[in-house]
Amino acid sequence: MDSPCYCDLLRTAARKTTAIYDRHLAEVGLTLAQYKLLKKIERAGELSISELAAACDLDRSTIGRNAQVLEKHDLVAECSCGDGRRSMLKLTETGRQRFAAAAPHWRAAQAEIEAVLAPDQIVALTTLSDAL
Amino acid sequence: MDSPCYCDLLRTAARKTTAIYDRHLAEVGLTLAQYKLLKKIERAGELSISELAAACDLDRSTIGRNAQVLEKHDLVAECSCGDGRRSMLKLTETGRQRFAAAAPHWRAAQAEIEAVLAPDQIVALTTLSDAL
DNA sequence: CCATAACGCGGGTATATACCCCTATTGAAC
DNA sequence: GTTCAATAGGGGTATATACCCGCGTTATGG
Repeated sequence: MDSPCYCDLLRTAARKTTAIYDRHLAEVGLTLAQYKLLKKIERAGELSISELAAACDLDRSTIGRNAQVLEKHDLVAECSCGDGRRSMLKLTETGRQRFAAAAPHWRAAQAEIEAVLAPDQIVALTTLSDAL
Repeated sequence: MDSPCYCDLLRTAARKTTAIYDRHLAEVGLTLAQYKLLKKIERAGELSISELAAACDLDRSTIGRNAQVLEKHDLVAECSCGDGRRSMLKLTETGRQRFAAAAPHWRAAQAEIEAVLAPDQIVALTTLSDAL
C-alpha cells in the first residue's frame, strides 16, 4: 500500500544528478542549467527568449531570468532584430570559450553517470521524458 | 556522439512530474515538496530540522526555509525539547487535516503516472534513486 | 569545573523555477 | 488606415534548493 512517490524518486534523482554535473562544471564556473542554455544558443546561433523557452521546455520568465544571469557573467549578449518586441540572445566570445571549456567536464559527468547506471536504466531514462 | 544529457532528461522528467503532482495537490493548497515534508513529520510525530533534512536527503538550510513556509501556513509548529539548540517540528491540527485531505489527490497523481509509464519504467524509476 | 570541540540552526547570497499581470510592439481584419 | 488581437518580454511574488558563515548551546576531556 505504500508505493513510493514516483515524483519524489525523480526529484531526488534529478537533484543528485544535477549535483554531480554541477560539481564537474564548477571547474569552469558553470552550472548544468547554464551549460544547457549555452548549448542551445550555440547550436542555434541566435534565439529569442521565447524560442529558447520552447527549446528548453521551460517557462519564458524562467529563461528571462536565467538569461540575465548569463548576461551578468558576460556569457551571453542581447542583439536586436527587426522586431522591436524581441531581442535575440547570442553567445559572447567569452561565452563561446566558456562553453568549449565546459564540454570535457560535461562529458566527464556523463561518463560518471554511465558508470553508475545499468544500460537498461539509461534506456529507461531516455524513454522517460518522451512518456511524460 | 551526441548522447543525450542524462541530467537534463532527469531534470525535465522531474519538472514535468512535479507539475502533475502540484496540479493535483493544488486543490488542497499544497505542493508536492510540502506534502512530502508533512508526510515525514506525520510519520515521525516529531522531527528536528536536521533529522528532517537527513530523512529527505536535503540540505538543512533548505528544510529550514521550507519549514518556515509550512509554519507560515500554520501547518507545522515548533515545540522545544530539552536541547536548547534544537526545536522539534510537529503537525498542527490544521496540518493533520490538510495532510489527510491531500492523500487522495496524491494517490490520483500516482495513478496518473502509472497510467502513463510502462511497468518496467516504474521499476527503473525505483532502482534509479538507489543507484545514485 | 572549565576550555574546547561538536552540534543545531538562522541568515546571507545565488540560482532555478513557475505563475500572474502589465506594457509595448506588431500583425491582421475590416 | 484604424482598431483589435496576438505576440514578446519585464517585473512581482512564491517556492525550492544549495553553499557558506556565524552564533549560541551542549557535550567532552582534562
